[in-house]
Amino acid sequence: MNQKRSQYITTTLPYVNASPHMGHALEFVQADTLARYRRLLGEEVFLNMGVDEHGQKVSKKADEAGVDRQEYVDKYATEFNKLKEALDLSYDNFIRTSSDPHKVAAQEMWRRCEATGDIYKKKYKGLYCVGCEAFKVDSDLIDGKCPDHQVEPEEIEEENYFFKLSNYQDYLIEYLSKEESVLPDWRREEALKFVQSGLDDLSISREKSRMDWGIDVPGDDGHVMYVWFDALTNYISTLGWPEDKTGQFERFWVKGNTLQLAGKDQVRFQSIIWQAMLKSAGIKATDTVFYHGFINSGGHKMSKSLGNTINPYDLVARYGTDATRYIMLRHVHPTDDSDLTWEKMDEYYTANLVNGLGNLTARIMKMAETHLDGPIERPEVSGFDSVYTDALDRYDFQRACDFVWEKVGEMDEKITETEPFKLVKTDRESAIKIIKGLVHDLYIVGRMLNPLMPETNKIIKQAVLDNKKPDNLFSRLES
RNA sequence: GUCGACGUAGCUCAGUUGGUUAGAGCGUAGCACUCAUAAAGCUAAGGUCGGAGGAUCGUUCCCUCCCGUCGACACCA
Repeated sequence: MNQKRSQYITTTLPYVNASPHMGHALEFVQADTLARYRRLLGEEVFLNMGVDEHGQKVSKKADEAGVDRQEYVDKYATEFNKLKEALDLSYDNFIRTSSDPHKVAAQEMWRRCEATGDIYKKKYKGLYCVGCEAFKVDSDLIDGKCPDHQVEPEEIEEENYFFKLSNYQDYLIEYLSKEESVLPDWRREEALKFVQSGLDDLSISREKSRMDWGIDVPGDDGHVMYVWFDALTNYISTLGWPEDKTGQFERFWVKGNTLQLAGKDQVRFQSIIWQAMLKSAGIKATDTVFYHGFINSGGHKMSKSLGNTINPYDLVARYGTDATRYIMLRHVHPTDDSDLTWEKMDEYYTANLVNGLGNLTARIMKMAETHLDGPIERPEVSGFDSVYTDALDRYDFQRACDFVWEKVGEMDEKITETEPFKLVKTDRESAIKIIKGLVHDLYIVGRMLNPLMPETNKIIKQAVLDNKKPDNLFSRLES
């Protein structure tokens, strides 16, 4: 029996205390592209996205706004879910940490680690800022004061549960020594160095008297889980773990290849804490965590005070869904920080999409519609150029796009060189042959766009099959 | 502070296991064409490869120092 390879892909759950930003959009588009690519290769794929909804910041904001916490997170979940349409995301499940099945899973995760002997209770002394209603660490403070409230936090003591992260130093060194465990490689080396320098145990609960918007600690209704057990467990709860009625956990997590995408600030959480939790619970480690960079604008971090924020919905409104995906994939570095401004994005859009791909499609299909008797035979193609697949296998979205646009350039050159629109008047047969070749090549280009720009992929392939020039793929920007 | 990475055309970047004229895309200028979304094609201008020293027959690519930018150094989702 020929078993299909199973590929699990997940993004990191955004915390719902703010609207979706470019970093989320980048991660979602990367994940979706990889999922579509794997499906295209005939693999069975599960793509997970969702939202992290518990914790201090959310409960505080909801309380301040005077709304019910669940209502508050419902609103944000809806907003994040809207990205599905805006960015044409093909996820298989949208997991919410406030959902009942997820809560059950988080509690089971806790019980498993407890059974292993990795969870214990200990008095925790911490600096507590009353204004923030939160514990602070030294690095949060400026001159010993809370920067937000200008007061010195008081030292208070509460009992917390702890996770024996320190038990997993050797294991994590072994895990992080595997080449594919963390990408890019230099982040893996940083993580390795960090683990080698020693690990402290981790506070994993909060007393309900201070914070109760979370999942109950099993067997102790005085505490809720802190973010680790709550949020990280989503990666498997989304697959139906622990009951696994559908067998998806077994198929995708246990037997499949697992890939997580995350921002560069997530290394400690995804590649260290989460991996130790999995080990403690007796569950397979994540095969690969891929970390992307951040997007800046005009040389600065995006911030409201600088007025340089760009949000994903604005991009979609100006350029459309596929063009937004294109910008994310080709003009944002897969792993390093990148800089985007409206000026640059307008340039990318006009040069490569309007004048490039869009115009090429128009000129070829116009000739085909005018001069061919009917559609060309559906191209018999199997497989992809290795430059393209190698690039996507390496998560090098830029290189994959470069390859497609090299083809676009070659076709434009070929039209100028062979002039089929002129040749058709003197040597119709040769001209038709050239046009058919161009239409065929256009189909190949369209096919490669499948994971990158799914809608454009469909339009181009359909135009070829109908032998009909489609409406302009990308409309010119009003200037 | 410690450790690490990076600094190449106006912009974004690629590259060289050291060897005659350093590459791409975009942008700019000129030429020319008309199938196409006043698009595409051709040509050109533009770089002391961050700075200074060193090793070498010779380096943008090796070594040292300096300047600049960035990242890691745990409870930031």
